[in-house]
Amino acid sequence: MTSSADGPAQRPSKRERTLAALVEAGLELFEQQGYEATTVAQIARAAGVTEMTFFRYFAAKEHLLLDDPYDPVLIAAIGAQPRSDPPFLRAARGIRAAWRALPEPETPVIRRRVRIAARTPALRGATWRSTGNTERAIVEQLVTDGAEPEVAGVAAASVLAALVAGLFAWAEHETQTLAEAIERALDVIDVAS
Amino acid sequence: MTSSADGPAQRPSKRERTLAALVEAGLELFEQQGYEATTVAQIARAAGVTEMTFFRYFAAKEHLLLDDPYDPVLIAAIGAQPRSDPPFLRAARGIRAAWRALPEPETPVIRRRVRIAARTPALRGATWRSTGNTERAIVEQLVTDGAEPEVAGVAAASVLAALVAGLFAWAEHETQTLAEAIERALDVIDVAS
DNA sequence: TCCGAAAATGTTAGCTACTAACATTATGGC
DNA sequence: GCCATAATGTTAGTAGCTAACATTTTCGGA
Repeated sequence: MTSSADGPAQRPSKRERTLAALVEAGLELFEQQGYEATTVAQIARAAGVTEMTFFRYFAAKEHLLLDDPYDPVLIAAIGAQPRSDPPFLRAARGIRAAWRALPEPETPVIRRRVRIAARTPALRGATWRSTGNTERAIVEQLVTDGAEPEVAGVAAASVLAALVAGLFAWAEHETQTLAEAIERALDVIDVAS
Repeated sequence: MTSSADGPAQRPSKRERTLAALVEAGLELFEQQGYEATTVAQIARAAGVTEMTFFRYFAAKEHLLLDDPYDPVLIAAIGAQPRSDPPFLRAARGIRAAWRALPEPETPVIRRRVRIAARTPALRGATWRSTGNTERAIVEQLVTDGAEPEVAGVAAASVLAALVAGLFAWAEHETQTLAEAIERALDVIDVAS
């Protein structure tokens, strides 16, 4: 019965199905009752699975909302900025350039996630912490290009904070595209343009 | 025996003594074994008190390290900036002005706390979240002065991130004063000076 | 000096996030 | 259909944190 002409694409594996079920159940419940009021056990049950399984897919409750696959593109773009600019401007303009070159992602799910994060105080902090890898990568790139470590640290933290703030603002404005929101956020801090 | 000429200053109340014991025990243990490896029960026991009592003094474990009494001075200084400048510069320069006017605080304890926070990944996020009140206040001030809310949000987040990054850098450099570190951090982002 | 209200602390019990060790079931290639 | 292995379940436990109630300590006034 698993003949070749059955379906066009491969049926998703069990792992993929469970993952999708957990994400969907989590977003639903977070939106309905709020992040803190929602229990991992509830999410698991709604996805037809046990609490233990949830933690096999996400190391922590908040990980259901946070992941960012953009790091490599960002740091490449920052490295491409002219070294005559100060580190802060290189970081800001590198991120801007990277985002211009990216296609608009499937925003609906992303917007749901960012909106929940933006509205949950505990998660705003978690969001910033989750940018830790990106921050380290940016610092490394800036230092490689000759910046002092402390200066690079300040520049990276500051630019990333602006980016996150722009994301939060975008999540609440249905009319804006992600690219527009990022541009606006970077305009705010890139005052010497 | 409780005659008036006993001691020069009032003996600290029991509440003050317990608080001091908890803070000292917490810093000691965090420095020795790290933040995550230290248990609230351990801190309480070292301070001669119960776990429950700890939570009567601090709403959460991380609160032993985080508190910032500087908000009012900051927002007043931001409000005093010329409105002809864009919001981002008003925020950055307001903070700079405020810090110039402040006396150097008793740095030893502060430095210990910041250093622990800077070295514990989980606490870097918590530090940023703990700036939430300050951020709201700055946004409010900027909006009052005519900035759009989204612009104000980006400016506040970005400037505060720079400030925190400067604090973290300062905690690791014994030779620097707090004021110098703040100045340096703000120099990084205030590129149009 | 004694006393009583209020502050400070203790006790117990419980919830939720998260981890570890081990047992069980389902999947999918051969 | 068989079997290695992936996926999931079970059980038990730790740590942060909360709530309800009991007990002790402090401290100002009669």
